[in-house]
Amino acid sequence: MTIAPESQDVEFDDLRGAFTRLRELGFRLSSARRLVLEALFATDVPASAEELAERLSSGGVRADLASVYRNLETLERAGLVRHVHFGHSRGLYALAGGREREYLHCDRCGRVDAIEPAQLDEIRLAIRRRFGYEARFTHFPIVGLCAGCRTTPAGP
Amino acid sequence: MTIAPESQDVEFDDLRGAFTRLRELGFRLSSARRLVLEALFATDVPASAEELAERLSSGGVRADLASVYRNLETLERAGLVRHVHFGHSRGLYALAGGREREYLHCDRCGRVDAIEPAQLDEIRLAIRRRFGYEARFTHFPIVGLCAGCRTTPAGP
DNA sequence: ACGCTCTTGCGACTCGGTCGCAGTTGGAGC
DNA sequence: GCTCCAACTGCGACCGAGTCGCAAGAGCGT
Repeated sequence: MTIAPESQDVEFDDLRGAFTRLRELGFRLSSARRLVLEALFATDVPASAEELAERLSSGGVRADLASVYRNLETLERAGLVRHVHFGHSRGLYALAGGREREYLHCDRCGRVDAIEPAQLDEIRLAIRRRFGYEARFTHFPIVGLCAGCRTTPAGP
Repeated sequence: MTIAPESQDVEFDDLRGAFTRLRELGFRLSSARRLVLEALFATDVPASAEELAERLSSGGVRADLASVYRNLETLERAGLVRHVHFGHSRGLYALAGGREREYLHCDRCGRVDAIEPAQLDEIRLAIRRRFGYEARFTHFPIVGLCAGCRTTPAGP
């Protein structure tokens, strides 16, 4: 439940914002909720619900997986969190808002590249012009072969 | 087990090819396997394993879901079948080879557009040039808002 | 400090898909 | 066309990810 001192200021600010947002929508900032948010602030890498639950309970807090899922859903509805799917694996959760990223995923080696949405604007525009779709790769990434795998003989 | 007479010639030809392919890889053309293939030849719309199993058993054949899955996996390994994921829903299976399509999926209204791979070549090239990835949207589609949903007030 | 109501923990459940195993069957070899 | 064995099937148990119902607990407005 203790917050890493060196990042406390930043976290506090962000949590204040999160708190406000939640309250506006009639949600409460329960301690479990706060801890999930803190765990997400602490990393750039999207994490599974289970990893988050473990992170909480290794911090000495009871963390029920069902509650973590419910909280992630609530936070997602509040626009504070979003989740991504890489291939067939379970959903991975990350902070939304400001830090939003789109993803490229190599389905041979598993590599993931997180990119700034702006870098995809040209491609997004081409897709919109040709097919009418406004594409977003935040929730389901662009899937294919990364540069390394493209030029490699074809593994198992 | 009876094949619709009007399509018998076509199916027969295709199944012969499938048979050959399977035998080359040391697989057998069991009757369940043949029936799964026939069910897939009979439609253009990707179908779930469960739908395929129902289609078989409504044709009077015992069709175990586990076996259908195993057969789909085998046929996929033989390059005769592939599967697609639209959003969070279960996998949908279709014939591969020759008929390959890539997909656009609207995650608001659920709309799916199947397109010829060639139509995406320009976009694929742009992605490769910028990010090094050779993108494929056969297994995981391009996700976003279709033209209709883009210009609509934002539903529930 | 109270009390309304949101939230939690727990266990049971669902859904899509897989596995182990004993029994069946395709098809190569004779 | 019979034999035989690996490939295949049906069945039921199982798995992982996620959801639900309910009784107990905890925010937070007053």
